Parts: sequence; C-alpha cells; structure tokens
Amino acid sequence: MAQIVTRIAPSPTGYMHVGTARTALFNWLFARANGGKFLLRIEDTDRERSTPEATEAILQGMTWLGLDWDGEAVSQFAQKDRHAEVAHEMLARGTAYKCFSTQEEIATYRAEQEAAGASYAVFQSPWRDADPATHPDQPFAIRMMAPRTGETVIDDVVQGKVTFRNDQLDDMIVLRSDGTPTYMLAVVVDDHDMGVTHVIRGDDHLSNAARQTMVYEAMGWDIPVWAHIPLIHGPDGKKLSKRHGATAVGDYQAQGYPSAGMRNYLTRLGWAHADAELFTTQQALEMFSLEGIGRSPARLDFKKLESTCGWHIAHGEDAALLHEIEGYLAAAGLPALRDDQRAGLAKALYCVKERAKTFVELIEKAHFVLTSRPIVADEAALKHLDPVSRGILNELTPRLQNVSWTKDALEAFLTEVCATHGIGFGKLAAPLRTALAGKTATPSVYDMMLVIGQDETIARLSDVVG
RNA sequence: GGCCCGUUCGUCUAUCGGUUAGGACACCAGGUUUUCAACCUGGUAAGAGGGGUUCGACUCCCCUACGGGCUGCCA
Repeated sequence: MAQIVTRIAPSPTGYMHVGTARTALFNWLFARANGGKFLLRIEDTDRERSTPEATEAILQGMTWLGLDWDGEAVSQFAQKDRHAEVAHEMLARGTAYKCFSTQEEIATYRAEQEAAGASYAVFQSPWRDADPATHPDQPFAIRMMAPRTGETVIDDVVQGKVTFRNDQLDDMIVLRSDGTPTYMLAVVVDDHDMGVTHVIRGDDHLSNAARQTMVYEAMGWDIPVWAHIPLIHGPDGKKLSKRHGATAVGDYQAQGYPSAGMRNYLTRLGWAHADAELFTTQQALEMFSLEGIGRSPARLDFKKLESTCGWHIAHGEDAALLHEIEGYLAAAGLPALRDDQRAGLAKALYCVKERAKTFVELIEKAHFVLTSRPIVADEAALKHLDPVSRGILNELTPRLQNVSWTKDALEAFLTEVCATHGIGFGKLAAPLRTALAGKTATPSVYDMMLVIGQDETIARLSDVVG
C-alpha cells in the first residue's frame, strides 16, 4: 500500500475543542504508527468567524499534546482559486450545473412544500435540466448534479457499511454565487490534493461523507478510507459544551494535566486494546489500530483523567516534567520559577512526583522548596505546634547540628527523640512538618530535610521555637 | 418530519454464538502508614425493553424506547 496520509482539519472559529484534540490524536497515532504522514489544515474559509488567535490556539494545543504535523499548516482559504477551478471543471464534465435560484426562492419553495403538507423538502433546482440558452445574465451558484436514484455506500472502518439513498441527498452547492467554495467542495479538493488516504474525523460528518463521495466520483478521484469516530460527551452524556467546564485543550494545560497523561486518557476514550489502560505514547503507537475504535460516544471522566495523569507524573522523567511544569505555570498565569526555585524543585521532584495527580497538586506538595523563610504556616498546620511539641522541637533543634545528613542518621535520631519522650513518630512529624513547610500535605519529613539541607532545616526550626 | 449512527457495572471499556460477563477509574470495607498521595487485600456494581433466529445469544435479525448526528449559498 502507498504511504498513509492523514490530516486534522480544525476550523479556527474559537478555541480548540478536546474532541478535536482527540480526533487529531487518532489521526496522528494512525499515521505515526504506520510510517505515514500527518498533516494539518486550517479550515478558515468562513472569513466571518475565523480569527488568527484561534489558529494560534490550535497550533499551541497541538504542540502541547505533542502532535507534530508534517510540513506547514495549510490554509484552506488560500486554496480558494483551486476550489473554484474544480467547480468549473465539474461544470465542464457535466457533473454540476449553474443554479440561478436565489436564496429567497429556495426559502419560498420550502415554505410552499411545508404548506402543502411535506414536513421537509429537499430542494429541487429548476435549473438542473435547463437549456443553457435560457440562462439569465445573473450571479449563479454551482450545484452538484447528484444522482437521483440508487444509493451511495460509505465503507467505514469504524461504522461499517452505511448506505444512503440518493433521493435523500440534494444537489448541494459546491461554489457559492460569490465565487467562494463551500465546505463540501473544499474538503474533498484539499484532501485529494494533499494526498489524504485516510479520513479520520468525528461521526457528525458521516452523512457528509455520502455527499463528498459524490464529489470524488464526479471528479473521478480515489475515495479515501473513511473512519468516523464517535464524539466526546460531557459527564452528563450531553454534547460537550462550555458548561461542562474544560472544553478547550488549553484549559487542560492550565489545570495542570501533563500532556502524556492527557494523550493516554484521550487515547483510551473510545479506543481500547484488550486491558491496556496505562501506557506511554510509544506503547500506544505499537498498539494503535483503527479497529480498536468503538462506535458509541464516550463521556469525559475527570477522576479517571486525574488518575491517569498521576501515573504519568510519577513515571515521568524529571527533566521533561520540570520543563512541562514551567509550561503549566505560564498557561495558568502563575509566576515563573526563579532560578533558586527551579533548582529546589529539581531536587525535590523525586519525592513530590509520586504524590501528585496534577501539576497543581505537585506545586502544592513542593511548596516547602518554593517558599523561603520565614515559613508562613497555614491554620491547619499551626494546630500541630502546641507548647509540648514546641518544647520538643526546641530541644532537638540544636542537636541537629551533630547529626550526619543522611536519611538513616536522621531516622535514627528522630526515632530516639520520640523514644525519650514516649511519643509516636506521628506526634513529632506533625510539628516538624509545620516548621519545615507550613502545610499539612507534604512529602515525608525526612525527604524535606534532605532536600533543603541541614542549615536550612535548622534555620526553619529555629524560626518556630525561637 | 426524513435519513443515518449508537445503547455491557456510576464512568471508560473487554467479549467478535457457548465465560461464574473480565479489566480500569470511582465507590465501600480492611491493611500499611509520618500528613497528603501511593501501595496491598477484599467487596458492591452491567448486557435499555420486547419479539424472533439458534441446541445455545451481550454477540445475528426485527420492533419500541432513549441518546446523538445530518438534513444551509456554516465548517
């Protein structure tokens, strides 16, 4: 088989939807897993609604998710002359015709049909079979001369064979009266020109595939392999919308989800390979196939997303995590790391990454290394600093000077302190935690002492007892 | 209205005519414990409803219900 070529074709009319992100992911996975190409085309033919900001959001979203595309992103609008050329070629081939009906006439036609009892009517242009000699000197739209009998069959990898009766499909407009192409024409021409072999997209396009098939046939072009994947719904099963919270990929980055976890979760949403749940992108590439895609819509489950992300943070490589955390801070509008904080975080990462599901949690747990003296403790943490605890801290702090700074030595020392006071380690760990971090949720006190070092530990303890 | 697609634990899903219907997240109970998280053990929990086909249906067919999509000179 020739090289596989897939594409993602988002329209820049807002933010980048997670559904679009997952579609992009499937296209990317399929192309990369098969040594193919993955292209990006911006469907910006709707000049009214397309914005450069939205295009930027798409590029950023794709980049964040690690979905690299081959070549430059293509602008669909830039191809408008080519689209018009094809429309005119269809005219020449007799597979399309000039339609002089105005939008008002079409509306009137429908109204009449409805008044006559039909609840809905497919518009039948009177110009379809008109003698060119009768053509008025007016603007016209170019309509597809769709077959009126027979059926069009979509052989879809995900949906199976789907049959549409041709009399259900109208003569869609391919070129508007102002000379601009419609979506139905533009996608087909672009996909053909870009050599797209597999069209993997949302199943909201399933019906469109039938119409588009007619364009391919009208031009004598090879029809791509179709794969219409189900849409993503909100937790309540309704179509995902803004009221469900995060719908834009950028939101996910800003909420601290690591991109690897996001990829893993999104891959599993609507796709399965036996019992595989947690996997790296490399493993996903080895397992991925179009056959594993299901046919029913999937709901977003933020708990599972978090759980998946927790695994990826725990298993992530430090350097990569650090880099991504900085990206998260920027996306969330939080202050960037100072050099000392970056260094501290790098040292602390080993003990915070396995206790965080998101970077939000990770930053919280790493507070002890991001803050500096004097440590301001929160209310809950302060409760552990009662007079008795303070007394014990007061006694042990100077002795810390003579403890060698290893986990074993510290453990032996603190265990001994507990023994002499007849208390459990928890009783001592709590106030230590308050002094060291000022919070109740932190890494182990040993890890914190090791990370910040002997001098800083003693200084922080002295602050609270002094 | 017409056409098309879908429906397995709360959620994501496995099963591709014969299983005690499996896994994961969530949840509950217990364990571990230095807070948080993690981890270990166990548990609750599913084939929308109704007809067929078949020796045997979650699986194949039909109907109904529910959900979704398309039905634009939007993409």
